[in-house]
Amino acid sequence: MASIKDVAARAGVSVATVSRVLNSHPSVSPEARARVLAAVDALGYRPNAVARSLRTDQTRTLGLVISDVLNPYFTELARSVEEEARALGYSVIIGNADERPELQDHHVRTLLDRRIDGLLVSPTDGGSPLMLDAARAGTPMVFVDRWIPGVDVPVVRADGRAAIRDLVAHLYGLGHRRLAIIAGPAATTTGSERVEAFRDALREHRLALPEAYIGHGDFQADSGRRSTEAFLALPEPPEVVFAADNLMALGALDAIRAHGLRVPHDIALAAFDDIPWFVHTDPPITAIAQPTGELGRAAVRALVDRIEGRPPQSVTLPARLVVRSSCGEHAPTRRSNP
Amino acid sequence: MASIKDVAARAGVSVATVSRVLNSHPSVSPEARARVLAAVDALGYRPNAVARSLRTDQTRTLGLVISDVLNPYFTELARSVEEEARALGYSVIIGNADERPELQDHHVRTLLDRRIDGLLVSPTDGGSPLMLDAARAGTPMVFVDRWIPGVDVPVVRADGRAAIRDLVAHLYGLGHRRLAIIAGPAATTTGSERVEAFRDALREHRLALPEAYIGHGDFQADSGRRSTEAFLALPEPPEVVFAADNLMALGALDAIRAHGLRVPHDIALAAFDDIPWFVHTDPPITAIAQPTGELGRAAVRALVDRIEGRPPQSVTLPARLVVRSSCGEHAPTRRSNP
DNA sequence: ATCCTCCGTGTAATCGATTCCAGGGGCTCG
DNA sequence: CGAGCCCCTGGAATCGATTACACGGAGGAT
Repeated sequence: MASIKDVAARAGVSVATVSRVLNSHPSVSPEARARVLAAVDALGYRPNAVARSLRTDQTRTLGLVISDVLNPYFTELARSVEEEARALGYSVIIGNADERPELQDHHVRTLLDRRIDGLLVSPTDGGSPLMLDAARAGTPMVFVDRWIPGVDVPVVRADGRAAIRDLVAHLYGLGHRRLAIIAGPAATTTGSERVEAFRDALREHRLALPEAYIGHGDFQADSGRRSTEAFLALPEPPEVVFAADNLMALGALDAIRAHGLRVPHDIALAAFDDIPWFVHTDPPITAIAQPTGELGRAAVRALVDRIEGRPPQSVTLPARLVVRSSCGEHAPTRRSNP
Repeated sequence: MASIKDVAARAGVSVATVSRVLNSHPSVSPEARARVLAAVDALGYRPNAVARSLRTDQTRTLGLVISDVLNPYFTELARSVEEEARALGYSVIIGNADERPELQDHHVRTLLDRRIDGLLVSPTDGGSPLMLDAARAGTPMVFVDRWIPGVDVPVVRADGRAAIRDLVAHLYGLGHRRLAIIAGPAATTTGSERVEAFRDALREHRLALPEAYIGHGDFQADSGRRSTEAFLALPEPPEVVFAADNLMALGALDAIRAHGLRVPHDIALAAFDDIPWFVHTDPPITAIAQPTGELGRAAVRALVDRIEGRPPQSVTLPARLVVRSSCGEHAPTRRSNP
């Protein structure tokens, strides 16, 4: 592959001049510029990003460590992140943690080794030493969706409290009284927060959230299945299952179906995170939708601000309830979209 | 961030020795090794992958350019690719083309600029000059899922012909005679191939595939919607719609629903590419499943073989029909899985 | 005419690693 | 006792860029 030296030789100039042309430095004569450009063209020369990064100490690359690529929510997040980053002149390297802290660390480590300019993380756990060290060492970093408390890192996320209150009100209005939740890992903010919000909302209706009605999931389909089975085995099973993410809702649906029960006739189901398929499941699933694309874009903007020396800002956007039919039909406060 | 020089200084050795320790070169005294390791530890030193790559001319990184991250099929592919690559000591950088050739080129270009060791591509089109040049220039490359004819690049893919024949037989057995297909872009192999296989299978039953029954989609949900609307507007609409990928099936479902029709009562639906959600749609969708994980792994193995100087092999794995209820009930040849 | 300025250019240092080569020192063997 | 070898080590070149610095020449000001 042709290097800058080859271009210089062919154009009859020094490598410095070639570099100047490539970086559109002003003091280059038009003739030299033309000759360099011609040589670049003739050789099909492309600057070596590796060498450039070594010299300039910047890679114009962002790392994105997401909790699970198979989750459509994160996939959509990744897409909007890449889009915004590209618009700002950055590339994105995605690391998939599969909800496993050690895999998350693996990706953070290799991303750091590659000297990415900044890191976007949706932490799978309460924060490994590695990640904490990186944050303290001054690696530009922004948390998306989930975050780690007590670390001085901007957070871009959706606030689901209001939507969860709306959901509980909706369920209450439908006559449901025994509401269960399949939570995410307590180590994640979204795991604990959604339970808290749910509990608080129940309290407003003078409803309790017994321990048996809290499923301890891990944001994966299988845990949704297991939790739901545990609920169904209870002497008094819940009337509603609220899954804290879409994959666990899928698992719950599997389990309900395996028991020969029907939604919402026998048991109601709702989920956090809305995805296109929820419109077409049997029945369409009532869900809480996050402004995913906007979150991704805001996260990138915050990170790039931080990288380029501007003060980054935390952002919290509201989530909203999308009512469908998985919790019962009469649907008085219909805010759904098609 | 600490560099190899800092480590050398602290350990009281030269950078050469540090490098030797790091690369477990045999000729280093135990004492020197211990001192270096201690210094590495004390400084939290991590080798700069950028510098290393510049020197060794290898990045131990694979590029993966997929057609669409929002498509669960590709997301699963990406996951298995990353997994296998990690097992072999490589990282993966994913580029999402969003089914847009110019975006695909953008990613191929930046990946090449970063001097990735090899490229895994699922081409969005018939092959841009850039990609063709890269292949000719000897960039290690492997096509996954889709490929470009006439280029000497190994292909790892699923063969859907047999499964499509099974599907058509299934449909025919159910009494359907007017079968339509929503195809992908003709420029993609999977786009044209699936239509061909479908047409051939129809012929075996002495059925024709009129032009009006071929929807020209682009593998995105919206095109599935539009094609289906066109079908429904026909004086004699088809009895079955077969979508060449899962996103277009989703769009078809939207359109059918918008017309107030029901599947499979009013019109049957089947799709290429099976995804977990198809079990839970209303009704569960009959689909052709690819061995996605195996494809991803095989593709990585082929690429790494190529990179490391072993002869790479093309791989073709069979897809299989998964019968559910979206084409009608009586289901005689039930091969479904739960 | 002389001096200063500015423009265009090239030389060379530099980024952080890897690796070739040479050399010092200890050991074996004749 | 000396030659030769191996082991360990450090010096220095190198990868492909960017960029500080120096320098020559042209043009303007006095």
